[in-house]
Amino acid sequence: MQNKKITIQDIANYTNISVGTIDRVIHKRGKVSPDKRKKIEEAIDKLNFNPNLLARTLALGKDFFVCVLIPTETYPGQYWSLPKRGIEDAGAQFKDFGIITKRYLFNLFDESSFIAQTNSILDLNPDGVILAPLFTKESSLFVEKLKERNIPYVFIDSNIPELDSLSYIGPDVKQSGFIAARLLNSVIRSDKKALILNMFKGIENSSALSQIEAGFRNYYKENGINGSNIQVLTINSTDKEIVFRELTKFYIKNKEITGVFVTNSEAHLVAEFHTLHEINIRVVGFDLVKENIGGLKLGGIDYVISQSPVQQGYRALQTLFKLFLYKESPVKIQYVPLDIIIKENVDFYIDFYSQT
Amino acid sequence: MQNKKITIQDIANYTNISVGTIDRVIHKRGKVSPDKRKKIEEAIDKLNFNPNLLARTLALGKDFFVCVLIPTETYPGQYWSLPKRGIEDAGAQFKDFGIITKRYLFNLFDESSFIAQTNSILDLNPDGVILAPLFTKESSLFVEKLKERNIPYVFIDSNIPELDSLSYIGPDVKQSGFIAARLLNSVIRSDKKALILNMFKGIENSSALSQIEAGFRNYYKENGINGSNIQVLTINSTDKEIVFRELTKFYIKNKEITGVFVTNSEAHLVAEFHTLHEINIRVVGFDLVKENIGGLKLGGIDYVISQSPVQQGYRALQTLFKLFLYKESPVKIQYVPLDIIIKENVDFYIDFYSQT
DNA sequence: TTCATTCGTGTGTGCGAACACATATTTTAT
DNA sequence: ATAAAATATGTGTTCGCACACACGAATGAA
Repeated sequence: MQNKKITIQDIANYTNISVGTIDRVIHKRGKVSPDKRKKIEEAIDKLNFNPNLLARTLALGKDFFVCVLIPTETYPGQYWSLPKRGIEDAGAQFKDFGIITKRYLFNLFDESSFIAQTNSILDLNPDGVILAPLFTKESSLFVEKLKERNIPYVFIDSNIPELDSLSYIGPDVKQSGFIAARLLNSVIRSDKKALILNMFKGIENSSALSQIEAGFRNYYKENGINGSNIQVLTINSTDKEIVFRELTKFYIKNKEITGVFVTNSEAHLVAEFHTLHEINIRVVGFDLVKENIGGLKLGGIDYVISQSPVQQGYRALQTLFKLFLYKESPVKIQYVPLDIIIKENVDFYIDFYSQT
Repeated sequence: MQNKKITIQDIANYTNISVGTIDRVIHKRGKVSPDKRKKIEEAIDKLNFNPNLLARTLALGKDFFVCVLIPTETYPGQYWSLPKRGIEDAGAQFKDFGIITKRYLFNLFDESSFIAQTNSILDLNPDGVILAPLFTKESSLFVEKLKERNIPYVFIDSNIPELDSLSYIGPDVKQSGFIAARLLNSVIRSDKKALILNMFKGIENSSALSQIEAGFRNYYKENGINGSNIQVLTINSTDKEIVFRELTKFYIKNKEITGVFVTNSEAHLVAEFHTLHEINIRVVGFDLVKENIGGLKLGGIDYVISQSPVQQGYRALQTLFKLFLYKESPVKIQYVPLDIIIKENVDFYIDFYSQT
């Protein structure tokens, strides 16, 4: 493995060219004669020189401000505490390198809070932004201004391809629907009825939902299962009482449902409903939130699909870090693993990522 | 947010004492008069001074040698390339901090190669060791010497609790068997016969195998399934021809098998056998090696359980890094996630961890 | 009292890279 | 041909810290 560390001085000695000139080719700063440039580039390549990040950071003395725009967690153990943790982990690791992060939280059900925060961010004029572009129109406006100022931004959790972020780090939502269908069909007979249950209040970006549903249906198509076995119910709330009422209503009319796919992180609500009424319907849901962990353990939820939330946050900040300090451009799309969580492996996911 | 970073010089200005003396109290080096010491300590406290880790590392110029003792990749397939990658990733990230890693590869089927490498490592007298303690007795001897010299060592992949490593980073093997049973029973009827298939040549640590089997049986017990549905076959080779022959022999005598759990990373062999002979038997196996990925995609393997191999390597080196530079002691056991891999999510695992 | 220790303290150099500035070399204009 | 402009390259300082070294003052032994 790599033993000696090569420094600029080593390159200078090797090529008989001063460190200043070498610095110029590294940073593409100033003019350098073609032959020297070539010689230097070859030497860098041959000796496998990589600038010492510590020295670079120290000499630069520059701070990089990164603003993080994500939803508030209405209560702890909520979904968004996980990407947040990933960002914090990365932040701790990179803080000596001058990376300073600042969180801007918005209300998931209130675009105006989102807009307000984007304005605060623009006031600070940071070096980079991490955001969950959950409001399409507002995100578009925001991003436009970032672009004007040449501020790089990465999307997490959900993507808007047209907005051309530096990178998207999050799930392949369509595939997540596909997997949900596969998992659900492994616990119900595929000639039985399945329910896709959407719950939301306010105006979340519904394109994700339709993508998920498309993926789900796709599984049926590809496996020659009758798509009319799929029913869809949309409840305009996540309030327990309302959800229970709507579910009751629905189940009375549709007694033949044997499995439910809950398209948000509230699968535990459905599980609770089933348990309460001693209904034997299988459940597949999303996200490793506290209540779903409970649901898995109690058996009311069969599968949870988790989209590597902690890594999303970590990777997002890491992506900016690499851009700032190495000028390394990331790939445009970084799909995260879609973890299949069951009662038997859930603890490992919790524990492993909570030890920093 | 923290505004200004306080430096030693700031303390010097504030107290009207030279940086040399301040350095002395920070490092408890040399003599300092009580009144100055007090003044300095107060200033450090008041201004909340924290030494800049980058500058410190740079100035110290100290290297930390870490030896990595893992099997060569010749067999089983590519598995060990994954932990290796994790270590390399971490190595790249920490190299500027003076972490220097060196690999020592041993032959999985030859203890003497293991012993030889442990001797080389002892010759180098490193600051830390990462090892896969696959040979119990030899590892014990090695570790004893490390202990004498106060060299910290972390285990990956497989644990020997008695040997009291700094930390173990790897799977909960028993639980992995349990999960395998659950997954297999989700694709076969649990009143049907299942086969646990062990394959190995040479002297791998068989305690892992028996743990896995115990976990598998445990699932049956806990779920009230008749344990006599489980059969066990052990083949003393991973050679395709021999495996095929033994499988043929076994299947002829045991026609009622509907599912196989392969306890090493050679599930693809079994899948291939089934395909070749057009046998409809479901397969669950371990490890995301190339051939198993193929097996998943072709459908011959239903589930693969992957034990976060890349993270194992990464976390192992990270653990030593934190010990060296922050004097931070890790938790004794760091179980990694047991990922459930299916055809539909396999690509995400491959891609996400190959982009460094 | 004198010289040698010991103690207490300040100064200077180096770690590797970035950047400003100074200097050398070539090109262009007159 | 020569000055001016443009280009190419080298030098020196800085970042924050660790550590070696220098040097004066206090202490002790003779």
